[in-house]
Amino acid sequence: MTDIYFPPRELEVMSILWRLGSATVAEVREALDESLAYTSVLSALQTLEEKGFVRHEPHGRAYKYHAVVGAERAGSSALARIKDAIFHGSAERMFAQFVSDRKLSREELERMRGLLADRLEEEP
Amino acid sequence: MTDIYFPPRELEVMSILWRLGSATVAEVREALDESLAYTSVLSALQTLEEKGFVRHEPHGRAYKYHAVVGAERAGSSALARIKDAIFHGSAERMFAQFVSDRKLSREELERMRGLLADRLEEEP
DNA sequence: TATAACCTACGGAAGAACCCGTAGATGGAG
DNA sequence: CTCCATCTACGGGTTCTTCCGTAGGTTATA
Repeated sequence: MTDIYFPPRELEVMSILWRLGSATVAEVREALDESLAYTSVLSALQTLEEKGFVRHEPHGRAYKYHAVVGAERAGSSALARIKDAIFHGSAERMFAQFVSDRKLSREELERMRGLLADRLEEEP
Repeated sequence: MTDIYFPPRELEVMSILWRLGSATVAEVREALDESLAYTSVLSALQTLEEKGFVRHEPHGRAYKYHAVVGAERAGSSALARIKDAIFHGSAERMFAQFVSDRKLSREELERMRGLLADRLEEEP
């Protein structure tokens, strides 16, 4: 329910943690697009931990960090924010923009159709 | 193409401009959730203008501000960022999260199905 | 004309975000 | 044991974001 929001760099770090499951500072640093100083990555992880989005436990000699907030929750929060702010609160409008993406393949579109059909089944 | 990004407050202001088409400082201020000082709203608009997202022209005694970047472009940029960072680049995964929203009505879902069908027609 | 109401420009304070260097601890190689 | 590599803690500098007060101009009104 609570609104989650990640500034650009922190989002990138969270993204890596979600993808890898857990990672050391060095691993996050490795996975980063731009090359940052080791301590910069450490700082990012520490502020994320301070905010309660990340935790760590010892792993060998180093710490292993992992997200404690799920990607799903962050995702639905972000989608809701975009829907409200950019698409006037209209899920339809947002969806229209979404499917207008030319890079979507026929296969993806068909699988999305399947998901939508399933979802409609559940709806009373 | 270029990546657009709005920090929270600026996004809220952009949202108002997109919704109203154009607005004076006073009107933006009025439309804001929290009540800010007049000059705070002015500042936000000025930095947005500095970044090139907004322009103004005289309107009566005051300035009228309007967005020069479309909501669609901001939307697709935001959706792309979320897709990459949170859903591992998977449009499908993002879509699944999107339609899992319990607040979607049957009508909305059906219209989305229609949009998707249209989109599939275009696809070769 | 004087006054009040409104507007913008400007500057700056305070906090958040971002980045990194140094210090100090620890483990492994020689 | 000594040296080097690796890791964290800490602190600080820089920029961005957010917020607002003051100054000064213009318009309506008494």
